Amino acid sequence: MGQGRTHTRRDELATTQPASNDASLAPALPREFYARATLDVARDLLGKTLVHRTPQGLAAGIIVETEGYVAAVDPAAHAYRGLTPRTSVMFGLAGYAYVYRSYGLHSLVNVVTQQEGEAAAVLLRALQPTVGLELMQERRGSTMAERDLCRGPGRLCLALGITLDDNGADFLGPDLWIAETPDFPADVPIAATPRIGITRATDFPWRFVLAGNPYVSGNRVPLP
DNA sequence: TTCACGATTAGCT
DNA sequence: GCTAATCGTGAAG
Repeated sequence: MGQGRTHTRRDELATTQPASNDASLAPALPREFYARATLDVARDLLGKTLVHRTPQGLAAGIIVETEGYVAAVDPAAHAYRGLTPRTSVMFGLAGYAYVYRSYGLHSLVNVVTQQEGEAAAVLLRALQPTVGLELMQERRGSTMAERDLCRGPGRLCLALGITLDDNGADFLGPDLWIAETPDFPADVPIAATPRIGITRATDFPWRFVLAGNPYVSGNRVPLP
């Protein structure tokens, strides 16, 4: 591996510069953005743009729904019972991707937060598609309504082409990153609600949504 | 090695 | 509204 290829200044730039390869897209958020309290990151990610580049092309959308998971105090977090091979990424450096399979079918993507050794992450649950609509339709099926392309954590991964292979990928690029959304209004109201689809710690209001946004999932009826 | 189950979705009733 | 689909993970043996 790595044979026959000379290390160049261009390579250095590729690894040290924020990913911003498209003129229309802002650079990746810095790692410090993620190395903070998980719930702050979960809130602040709303309205940012998630981008994934694959050989098929570029796809992106505005994050409209997130959930926080903090293993130290959160029985619903995968890493609550300690370090395992699966959850090792959650214990690592902030800004990396924790991708896992749910119900044997779906891939779900998280951004690792806080300091190394503190297992915590933010689950990305829904996007408002903005770039690569055709590619998403290709991946999701041409009959899929635009509103449903990324409405749900498994759907979001399908539409953007995020798979288990992306577990451990860096959200600082070059192929996966989160950036500011140009001209995104600063005064959009945010709502906090209980998390969805979990059986423990169901009363933690650690799910955050852009209030009233039609691309938010959460149609599921809360447990009585 | 075996087994129960889940941070879900799609398709049917 | 209800449930089948489907498999990696982790705990138990």
